[in-house]
Amino acid sequence: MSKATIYDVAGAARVSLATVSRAINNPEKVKPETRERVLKVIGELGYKPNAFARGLASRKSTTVAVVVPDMGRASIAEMMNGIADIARVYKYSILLYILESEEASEEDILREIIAAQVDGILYLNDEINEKQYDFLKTVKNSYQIPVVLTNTFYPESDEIPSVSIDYERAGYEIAKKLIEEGRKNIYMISTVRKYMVNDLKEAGYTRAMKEAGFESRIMRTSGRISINTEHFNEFFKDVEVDGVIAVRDSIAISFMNVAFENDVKIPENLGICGFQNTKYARLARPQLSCVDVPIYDMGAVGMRLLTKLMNSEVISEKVIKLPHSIVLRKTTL
Amino acid sequence: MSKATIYDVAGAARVSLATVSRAINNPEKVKPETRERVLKVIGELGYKPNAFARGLASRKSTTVAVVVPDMGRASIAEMMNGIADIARVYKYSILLYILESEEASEEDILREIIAAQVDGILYLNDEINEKQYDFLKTVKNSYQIPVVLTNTFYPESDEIPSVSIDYERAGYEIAKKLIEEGRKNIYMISTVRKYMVNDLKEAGYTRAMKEAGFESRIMRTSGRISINTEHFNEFFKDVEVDGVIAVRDSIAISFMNVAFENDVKIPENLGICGFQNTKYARLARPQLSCVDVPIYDMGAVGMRLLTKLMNSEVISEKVIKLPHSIVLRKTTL
DNA sequence: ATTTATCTTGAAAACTTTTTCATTTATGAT
DNA sequence: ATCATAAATGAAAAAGTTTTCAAGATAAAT
Repeated sequence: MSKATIYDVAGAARVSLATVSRAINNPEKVKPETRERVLKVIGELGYKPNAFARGLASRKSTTVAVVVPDMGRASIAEMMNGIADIARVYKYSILLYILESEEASEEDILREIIAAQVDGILYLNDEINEKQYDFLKTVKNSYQIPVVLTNTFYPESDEIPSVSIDYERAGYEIAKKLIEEGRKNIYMISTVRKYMVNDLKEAGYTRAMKEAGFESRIMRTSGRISINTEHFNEFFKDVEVDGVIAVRDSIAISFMNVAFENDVKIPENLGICGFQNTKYARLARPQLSCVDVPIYDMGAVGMRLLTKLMNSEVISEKVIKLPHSIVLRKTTL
Repeated sequence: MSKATIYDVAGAARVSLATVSRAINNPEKVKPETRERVLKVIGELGYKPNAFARGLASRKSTTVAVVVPDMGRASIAEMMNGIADIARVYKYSILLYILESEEASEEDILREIIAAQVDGILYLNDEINEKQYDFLKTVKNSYQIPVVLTNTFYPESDEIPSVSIDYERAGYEIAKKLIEEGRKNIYMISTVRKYMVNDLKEAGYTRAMKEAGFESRIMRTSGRISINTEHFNEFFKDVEVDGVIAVRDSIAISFMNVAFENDVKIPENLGICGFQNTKYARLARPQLSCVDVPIYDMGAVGMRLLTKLMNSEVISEKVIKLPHSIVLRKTTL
């Protein structure tokens, strides 16, 4: 059961290498009768073309690089599922690159990706800065490797296609919902670290508040639960608040837990909303209202877009916004 | 800035291809002076060896396949971080395969992996059956590709090395803890679907219960939150219970939520424990006691073990058990 | 100074495909 | 039947490395 090569297949099927190759890759170019014979031998021998030889000869890898900041984030992991499913139907393999490690610079990693001869790059990162964006552009232009951004986009530029949702509008809508419940002192809890998508959520929230004639107040917190708890506790001492929109579900829940410690009634006296609709949201008590972000779909659509690009198909939209929705549960009226 | 080949480097450095190759892969075999010159040119040209040509010629890929059932599970995603970090230090790339899709059988996927010429396979799956195990053995033996199992192991066999924790003992210890609190009617909530690791947790729990002279009772539930809720509600009507150990944190929290609906006091009248110590555990109110499983480390150690195997190093232990601990929070006394 | 051993290097083969180009075979039109 | 065209096939080149083998250069030993 050692590895059979194309020579073995050609020999057994009494045809040339070229014909075997064609039977696999351009079936229509070989006589049905011959093709069948070849395919039969392939089956018997359990032959699978050597991916390296194939890649070398064809200068295509049928491999895409997926680069992510940190697998630990629930949203990223779930996106991977969507990506993998679509990759499979289009027969692409996934080479995974996790940034974050101190061992290598992002630039090093991109070099590595280029050396790997991938056909395309899927970049999942909600935080993207100018340097990164420029580098991605270089990759795209100098090496002619298609790149697509998923769950983020770079403002004022559609040079690199992206798929995400309209976070600004989502922020607006969820704030609007809280306002319509008659709440006036609504805060947004965002992160200290700058994320593109969080900026958008903030912008939407701010727009809704302004429209209603309220002041917009943004509180910035770290992601760490322990620190948050302390932070939120002080907040309750100082501040009048009847609505909170957190930039992530987990932050919303952290906040809610502190609210309970401070004996505030949810949703009567405090409405809370999150972002993403992760499993956390349904596991919370009471269950969290939030904007639902189609994470799996985002991965799938991103990957699909990439396959089109790799196939040089013309694409109509370079920045795709997937529809989101607001799911109302028990932390709002 | 198009791709430079080894020819370009050889030309510019006025040496042969062989010398360039050696300068990269066997630096000690080339005169320091020459090596330096070659490396300098490599730097200038931004040369990176073509991974395909390299793989084809050397019959090594410096790539490992990691196969996972579903990225959505928090434990798996976190393991990936550990794997990626170690892979990077040993310069391996990660080819990711997600099972689960209906598109392809597991066997197809393994064939695909073989065609990809990976140097090793990391199999992350808490559920492994005989067929899968046999297939993995075939891969290992017929193709001489090292395989390591992570977060699972196959009983009574060390043919395929594995790293996990001693789930039996963990189950025993956590049950013991509840027993020592004076609880008598302790249930384990496990899954309907059979997972190897859950069997072990059950075994440990059962041992502790027997030792204390109590009856062990195992309740099986699906993973789905909505179904669980209903299921748990009925449970409360029928049954006397003062302790619960769930096989996953998320299940523990689901259960706790239903307990609150039924006005039971936690931890006074009901102690609850989970498994894994995911982010969920700290986000729960009250925070969940559970056994802490070193997920990241498991990935890292698994990958490290695989690198040793790929390098034909002798390894002392074929089944590695990482230490776990019990973290006591607010759902126990 | 000569021989032997050790370093250092280069030429060429090998790795396994895909693809181009030429040739043969079959098909259709006259 | 004959010619033109299309379809099917094979031979050989090409892809970019690593590796083997042999040769040349240097160092060590006599």
